[in-house]
Amino acid sequence: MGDVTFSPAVPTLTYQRVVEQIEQAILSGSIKPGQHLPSERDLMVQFSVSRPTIREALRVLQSQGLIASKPGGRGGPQVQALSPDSLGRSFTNLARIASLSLSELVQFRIVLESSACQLAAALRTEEQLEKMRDAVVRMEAEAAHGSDSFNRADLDFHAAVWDASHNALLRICGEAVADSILKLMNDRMDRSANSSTAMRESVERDRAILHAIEARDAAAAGSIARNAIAAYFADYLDADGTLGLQALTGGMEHLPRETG
Amino acid sequence: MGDVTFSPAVPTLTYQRVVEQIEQAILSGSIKPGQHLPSERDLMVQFSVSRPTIREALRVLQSQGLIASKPGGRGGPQVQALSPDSLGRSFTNLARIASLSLSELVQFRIVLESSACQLAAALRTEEQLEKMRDAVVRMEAEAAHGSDSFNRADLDFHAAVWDASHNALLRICGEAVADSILKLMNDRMDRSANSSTAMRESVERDRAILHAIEARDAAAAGSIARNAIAAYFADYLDADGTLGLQALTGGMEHLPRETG
DNA sequence: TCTAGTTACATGGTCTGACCAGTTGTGTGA
DNA sequence: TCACACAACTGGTCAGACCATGTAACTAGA
Repeated sequence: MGDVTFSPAVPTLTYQRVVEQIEQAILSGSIKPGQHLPSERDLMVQFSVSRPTIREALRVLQSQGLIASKPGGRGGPQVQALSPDSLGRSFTNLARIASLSLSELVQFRIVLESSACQLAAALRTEEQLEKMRDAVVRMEAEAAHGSDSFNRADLDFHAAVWDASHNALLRICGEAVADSILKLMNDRMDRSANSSTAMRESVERDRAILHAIEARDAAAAGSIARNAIAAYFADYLDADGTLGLQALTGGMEHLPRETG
Repeated sequence: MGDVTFSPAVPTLTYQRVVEQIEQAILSGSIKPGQHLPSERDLMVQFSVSRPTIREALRVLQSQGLIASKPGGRGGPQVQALSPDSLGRSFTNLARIASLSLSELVQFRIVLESSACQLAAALRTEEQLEKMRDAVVRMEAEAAHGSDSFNRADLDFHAAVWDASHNALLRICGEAVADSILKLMNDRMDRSANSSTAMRESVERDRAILHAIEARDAAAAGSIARNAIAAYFADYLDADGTLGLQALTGGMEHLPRETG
């Protein structure tokens, strides 16, 4: 017998073919972010299908974050710039539907964020370092004022660290999972208010990470971030989480070994 | 002035409201995977909207992997069991549209997979260990035969490791990014054939990881996995990738320091 | 009685045509 | 020159219809 294999002859849905063609055009770079696709009425003649079919295809692409539509004169479907939104939604959906434990999410975040700190220690530029310093200073200054501007400074610091890791994927996933954790905690209604002591601890933690990154001490940066997140979310880590935490450390330093 | 704040009165799209309600019902667990939603014609009276609107909403949910529709008598929209497909698609889309370098993907995979090995070393059960042993034995046996069954055994080994890490999110993301890397390599047409030497190296690597996990030596397991992946994809790692690799190691062992 | 074939119905997939509500560009008025 | 109104788009929604398909019930034959 020959080597030919047949692929299943699945009846291919019309709207799906439209999705594939447009997807291909976007992903291959034929149409760049910001550019407009033809209007629905134009697409419907180009594809020789009806408008509902076109619209269903556009909805799919839209839910994947590839395009967005605006009405009006110069409106129409527009290719979107990259946005990690759909990845974030996927994470959150996964977390909820797969009943991922909050512990798993926190553990995952520990892995990502400590890795980012390690990478940042090795790859940071002076400019990125400056941004971190600036953010830490602002955190100290704002700690007395509202939690709003304080949080913004905190986020800026983290953004600078992600930036310095020189790995966009790490950053996107890290932010998505952090977002997901926040959402799930909100669902549980146990939003921890930003007490002034919590703010002080945050500043301390970030400053320690900053110093480690400044000193290019990857091991320390990773370890500090790991322990800081673990401590912050200690209430949400289950037995596997705390146990696994010890495994994730290089194997040496200041790790509370509360699990007997 | 009071503390009241107003949220922007964005015109809320009809189909979006339908999506939200159904999404809520699924994510909250009111409708469990496998159960059927009402038919499109039923939904259209329940929501008091037209059928195209219902269909657009269902398309969105479908593209998120939450539901699937089948025609026929007992067909209709059915809530899907969890599948990491949409996450995988998001990864691949992200990688292509954000022009993530293959280097970043590989680095990300190194982070995830080595962490999984570390966790597995700490949390593995005897049963999971047995699966790994079995997979390694099968890899040795199949190495002479086709690459097909060999690859399957290899995948089984990895699956066992992910399993032993006791973190489903880690597993899902790891597999998604591995998949993404394969797709992108295919795009570049440089699919590396499974030479017999490559197979032997894979067996060696997996056996080394297995032994480390057996010995509950988390540091070694992580380090071996890290270096193995780095070596395998060495051609795809750029300067940042190789440099960052050193930072990711605990800081001690057998790491080729080729970057001056 | 049991099985095989047929029929009927409900389902999703698609199409046609229409109307509404915004946005934008343009032209006309002051 | 500027402000306003109008016309021409856009997407969003609706109504009703037809088709192909898959399930289930029913019926005719064994």
